Amino acid sequence: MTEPTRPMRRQDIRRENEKAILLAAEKVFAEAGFGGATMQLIADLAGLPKANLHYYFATKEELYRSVVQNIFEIWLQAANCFDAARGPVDGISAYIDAKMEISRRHPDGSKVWASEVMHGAPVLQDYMESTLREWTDGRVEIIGRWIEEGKMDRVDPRHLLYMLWATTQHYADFGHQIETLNGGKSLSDRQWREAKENIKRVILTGIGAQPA
Amino acid sequence: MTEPTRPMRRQDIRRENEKAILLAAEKVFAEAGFGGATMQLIADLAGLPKANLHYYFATKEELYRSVVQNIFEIWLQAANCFDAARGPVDGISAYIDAKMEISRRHPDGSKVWASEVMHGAPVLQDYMESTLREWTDGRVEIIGRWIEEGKMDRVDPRHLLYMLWATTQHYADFGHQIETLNGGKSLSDRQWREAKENIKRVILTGIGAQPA
DNA sequence: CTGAAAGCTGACCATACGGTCAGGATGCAA
DNA sequence: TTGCATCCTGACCGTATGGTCAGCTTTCAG
Repeated sequence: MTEPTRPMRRQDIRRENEKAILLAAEKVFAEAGFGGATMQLIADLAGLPKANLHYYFATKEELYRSVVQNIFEIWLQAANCFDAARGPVDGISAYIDAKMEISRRHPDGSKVWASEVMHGAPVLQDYMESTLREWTDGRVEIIGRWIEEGKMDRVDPRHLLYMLWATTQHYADFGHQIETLNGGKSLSDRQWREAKENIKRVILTGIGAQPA
Repeated sequence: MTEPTRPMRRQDIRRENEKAILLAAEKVFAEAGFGGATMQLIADLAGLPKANLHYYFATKEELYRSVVQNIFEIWLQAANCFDAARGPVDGISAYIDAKMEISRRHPDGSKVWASEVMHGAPVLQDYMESTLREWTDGRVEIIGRWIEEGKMDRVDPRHLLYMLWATTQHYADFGHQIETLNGGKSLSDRQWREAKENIKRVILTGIGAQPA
C-alpha cells in the first residue's frame, strides 16, 4: 500500500511550502518574539529541514517581514466595514465584530503585530507612516462627519479609534491573562459573544450613538 | 580638579548598582524582548562591565524576573484607588488616572509586562493565578455591588476591567504607533489630558454612571 | 528522451551570546 | 593596622544560532 502522493506541480509545492513556513513562523514569532524565535524551531514546526527555509526566505528578517505584512493586510481589511456604514452604530458595530473575529481567529498574528509595534516598528515604520496614517485620517474624517451630523457626541475621533483598537486587540494579545482569569479555560462561544456585546454597548452608549 | 567621588558605603553601592541595572534592563527588555535583549547591551547601558551584572543577578532569567516583578508591584498599587471609592465615578476615574500615569511614566515597564503576558507569562504564571486573580475577583465584587446599588448599568464586570486595562495600557504598549500617527511627536501634556478625559467620559457614560 | 531549471538537504562555518572564574581592589569592623 | 567580606572585572569557554554550499533529486518544456 503506497502513499498516493501524486506528484505535485512546481507551483503547488512553492505555494504550500511557503504557506506552511509562514504559518509556523507566525506561531513561533508570536510565542517567542523575534529575538527568541529560531529558524530551527520554525523549520521543525513546518516539517521541513532548516536549510529549506532559507531556500524560500533568505534571512530570518525576510521571513519575519513577510509574516508581519500578512497580518497588516488582514488588519486593514477589517476597515471595509467602516466605509460602507451609514452611521456610527452600524460602522462601529461592524468594526468591533471584525476586529474581535481577528483576535479570535488570528491571535498569533495579532501578537506579532503588537510585538512589532512595541519594539518600535523596525519593519513596518514606512507602512505606518503611509498606509496606516491614510487609513486613520480617513476614518477620523468619517467620524467627524458623524459628529457634525449629530449622530454621536463630540468624542475625539483619534482617541475613539485607539479605544477600539485597544479593546479588541486586548482579547488576542492578552488572551493568556484572560484565560488564566477564566479558570485556565479559553473563552467559550458565549463568552466571546458577551465580550463583543459588552464592548459595543459600552462604547456606543459612551459616545451617545444609541443602538437602533 | 579631581572628581569628588566620595567613597560609597557598601549598602549604597549595592542599591545604586542594582537600580542602574534594573533600569537599563527594563529599557532593553522593552525594546528587544527577552530573547532579543543581551546582557552586554544592558551592561553598557548601565555603565558596568558585563561580568558585574552576573555578580548582582546570576542569570538573565533572574534579572528579567526582577524587572517583571517590579512592574507587577506598580501595576497592583494602582488598585488602591479603586477600594477607597464610594462609587463607579470616583473609583473608575481614579483608576484610569492612575493607570494612564503608569503608561506615561513607565512605558518600558508596561511593555515588558505586555510582552511577558503575550508570551504566556512563563515567569508570572503563579502570580497571575494567585495575586492577580484575587485582585480581580475583589474588583469584580465591588463593581457587582455598584450595579446592585443602581450606581451603574448591568455591565459584565470582568469585561469592563479588561476594557480599562486595554484602553490605558494601549497608550504605553502602542505608544510608538500613537506617536507616528501624531506626526512623529510624543503626546503633549494637553493630549495626555484629552486622552484621559475621553476614556473616562466614554466609559463612564457607557456604563451609565453619570459624572457628578 | 533529455537537459536545464527548480526544489531539496546534510554537513559545515563564523559569530555572538550567556555564563564562569581567578585574582585584584575596596570598604569596614575590630 | 589587620584581616576579611564584599565588590569588581578581563579573559576565557561551550553552545546555539543564522546562514552557506556542494551536490543530490524532481519536475517539465521542447
